[in-house]
Amino acid sequence: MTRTLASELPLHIGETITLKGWLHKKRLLGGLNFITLRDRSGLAQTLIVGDELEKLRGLQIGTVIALTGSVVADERAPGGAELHDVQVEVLVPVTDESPIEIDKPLNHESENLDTLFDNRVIGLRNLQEQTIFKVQAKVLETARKYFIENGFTEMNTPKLLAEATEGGAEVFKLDYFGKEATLAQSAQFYKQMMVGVFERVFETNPTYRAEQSATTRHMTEYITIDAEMGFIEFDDLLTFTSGLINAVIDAVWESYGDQLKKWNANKPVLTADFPRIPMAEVHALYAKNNPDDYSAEDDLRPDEERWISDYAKKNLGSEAVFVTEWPTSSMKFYHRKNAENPDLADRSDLLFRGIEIATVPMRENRYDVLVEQLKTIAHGDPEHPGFKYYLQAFQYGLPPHGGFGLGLERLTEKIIGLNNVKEATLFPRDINRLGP
RNA sequence: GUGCUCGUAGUGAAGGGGUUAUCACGCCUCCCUGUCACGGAGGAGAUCGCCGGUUCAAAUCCGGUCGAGCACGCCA
Repeated sequence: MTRTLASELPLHIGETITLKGWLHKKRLLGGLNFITLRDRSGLAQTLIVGDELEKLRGLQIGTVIALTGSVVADERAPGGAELHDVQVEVLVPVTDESPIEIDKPLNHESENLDTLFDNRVIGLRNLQEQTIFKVQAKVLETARKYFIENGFTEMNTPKLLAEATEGGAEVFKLDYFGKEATLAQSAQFYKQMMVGVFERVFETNPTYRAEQSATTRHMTEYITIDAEMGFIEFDDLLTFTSGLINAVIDAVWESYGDQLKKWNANKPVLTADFPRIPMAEVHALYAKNNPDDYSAEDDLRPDEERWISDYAKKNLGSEAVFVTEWPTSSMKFYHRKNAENPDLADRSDLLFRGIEIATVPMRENRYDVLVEQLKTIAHGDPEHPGFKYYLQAFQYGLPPHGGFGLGLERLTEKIIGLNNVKEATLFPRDINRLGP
């Protein structure tokens, strides 16, 4: 007999069908016994009596079963339909007790995340937990659609590199047949090079950072939605990025609005084009309303990021905000200085619900200027193999371009309202965790 | 990396010098025909992270060690 999915029960009233899935919950009332089956579509309630129930004696949650019976409409059943006169077939018996309970809300207190991650494969069988990664998949699906509709080509760039050249973050080093290789800390150089080929490119791949960061927002491996587009200027780039986030949020709430309610997640309030606040103004606003003043710093403090996000939500009607006009003192060699004010770079950070989810800068596309910045800012050698092929793209024609790297897990975390980026990661990697 | 906090049945917690180490969920047995965090009765399950010290006596106090969490630092 062909298989019917749990969610399809109401479509088969009066028919005899077979469900296949996992034993999710037993509720034994004596003469009346409810067995809940879980499959990829959700849960189905079934009524089992007598010898058929005995087949499940001693078997634990997770047992793989096939249940054949007749579908009966009953408004007392979740979803309005349930399976009666059920015959049980045990496909894979499970006798070991589950290390954590999966039919109740899981404990997401920060002290208990370790248990959650150690038992990830079991815990994710909880439907509410699955929502996190259903949402994440929808974010990727929507972003991909948005890119393709806007003329982007999807690409995949290497994560095994000869050596670190970009500077900044610490990189992982590994043995590569006797030579030293590194893991890519970003797709930065490759996506810029590919602007010269496809004009608009994106990828959604892992990136690696060997930083000793023990925070709620850092991991050693994470996914970036990386995009780069040619023939664009700064304002249009920020508008494009605003459109992407809006499209993602709309799609997620359309598909998973009901499930997100169980997480007490509210749909973010966003403007079509996110507000932009210069960094100096962020520092000034923060200093005016808080005891501390960080105006002398060329970056934002985590507390400033939280505060200005809150400010933008209350005063500017948007839970996403761009912080613009970054001082050149902290710029990368491939960033572009502002044409009118050489002390500022054409760069912004996108803050969403208190955290930086993306860096959105323009790149320096003039070959001569780039080579000069490489020498003075990064102290790099243009003839070095790590820069040579990168510079080649500019030498043979690269238009003005800009793009962004957007942290997929951070975005997912803030959509759902989690408190730690690792909760939005299937199998998180940090300075202490390499498994499962 | 620095600082602070925390490690007690499978899970989550209480207990802070002498207890048979407490509770909830889960698990096992029994009762229960509309449960949906079902309900009721009973039961099993813990060398209190590890090593050492203090003490007549340590889960409890002290030192070390390992592990975890948070904040900060670092961070396209």
